[in-house]
Amino acid sequence: MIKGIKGVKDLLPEEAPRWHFIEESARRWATRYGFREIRIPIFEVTTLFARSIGASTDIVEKEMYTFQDRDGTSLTLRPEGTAGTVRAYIEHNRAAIPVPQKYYYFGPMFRHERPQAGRLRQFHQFGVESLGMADPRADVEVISLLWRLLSDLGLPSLTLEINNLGSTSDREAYRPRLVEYLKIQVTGLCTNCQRRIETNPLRVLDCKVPECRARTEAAPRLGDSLSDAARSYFTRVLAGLDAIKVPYALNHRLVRGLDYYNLTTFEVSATNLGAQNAVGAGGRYDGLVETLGGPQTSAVGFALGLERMAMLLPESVTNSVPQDVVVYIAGFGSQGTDIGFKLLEELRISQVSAVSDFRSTTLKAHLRQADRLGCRFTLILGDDEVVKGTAVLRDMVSKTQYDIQLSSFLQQIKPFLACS
RNA sequence: GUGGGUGUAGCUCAGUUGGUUAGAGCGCCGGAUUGUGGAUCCGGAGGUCGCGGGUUCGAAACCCGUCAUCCACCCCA
Repeated sequence: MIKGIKGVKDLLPEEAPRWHFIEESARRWATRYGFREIRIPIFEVTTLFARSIGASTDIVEKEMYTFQDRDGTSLTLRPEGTAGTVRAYIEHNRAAIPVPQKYYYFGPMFRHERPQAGRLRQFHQFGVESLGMADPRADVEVISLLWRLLSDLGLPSLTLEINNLGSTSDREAYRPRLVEYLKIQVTGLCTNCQRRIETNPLRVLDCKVPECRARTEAAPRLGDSLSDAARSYFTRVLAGLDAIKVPYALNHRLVRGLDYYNLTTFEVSATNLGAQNAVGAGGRYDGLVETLGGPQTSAVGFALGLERMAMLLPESVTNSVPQDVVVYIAGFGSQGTDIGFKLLEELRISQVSAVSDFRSTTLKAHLRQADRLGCRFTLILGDDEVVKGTAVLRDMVSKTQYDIQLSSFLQQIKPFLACS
């Protein structure tokens, strides 16, 4: 048996309503905030991701699905959505458009990681990118959209954490101070963190090992190394969140894994989601457009993990989905079978959802299938009825049956369907 | 890439210190009802015990390997 690829899941019809519910909410909220959908390719040239995400990040170093095109060009299945969106923004000269460019997208992302709870090799994100506004209100607007969407879905026990990463130069000034401190504490840190001191010292602050957390409690803080500009910008973001009553918690340890973030960074996490508890995250990325060859452009955005949202979504949401097929055609016998098949088509053309199981040859079998499919009505049509020029419409709930004249089939059946 | 758990019927799982024909519940099919679904009763079908070796008179069980899957590390949505 040929099986699906490790870490790549099928979404079966039973689960589709949950996803529709999430996607419709996301669309509705994004539209309310003035974001418009953008659809970008699932693969791009490899250098786009290497340059934007950062050459030394885990994503680029070991998690990308990269392959050669026929002419030798290196292509990569997108591991995230921001890079492609920014590429499209530059390529289509969207900076020349006088209104802010605010986009949202849905789609699969690909990272070659070991699968676990809430982590897949092909997973799906909903993301937004707000391009062109260097104003704290743009950050607030994006965070607010994120929070309102998640609240609207009724996802339980979420917390929004926020931090100020400052500018690139702020971090460059801070880094040696942190490294100096960590080297003194080195023996008390876990082996991972000992390695991180060289590779990614900011990550040590985000380590989950209690010993490491204790050792870094007294470490110099990035917040103390920030420029006045970065500091005041962040203050205004927080004031904006306060003004519109979006609840947040400051977390000076919060670090993002992608290189392009600066200033505002944030993450929404959930309890009861396993070890991978981040539902959505994002931040400001003012330098990225320029890095990729576009004009200097301020930008802020976030991405949400749809699988993780689906895991958190209460069961009740799926149960409230209305039945979508209403009529079952039970045509049997030599003539009933043929006429039933024609009536099936007639109903569909006149906008009625109708089904039949062509394997069933007896009335009993037909009714059983009608029941399983949850159809409200069954149209019974055997040779006896054909001879009389009628059919029997059975209400599956009340069990009452009505004779329908085949000569005016649609006119007679419509009133029953309307009041169901 | 590293570690741990789990692989037995369509699904969820039993299976005694290794013992002869591998079970249950649910589901499925049929009958009771020659043209009336769900409920009930009766009957039936369905299994390379993940795969490959090994130990043994005998392996679903023990050993080795391998694959799949889940969880965790790492990292992230």
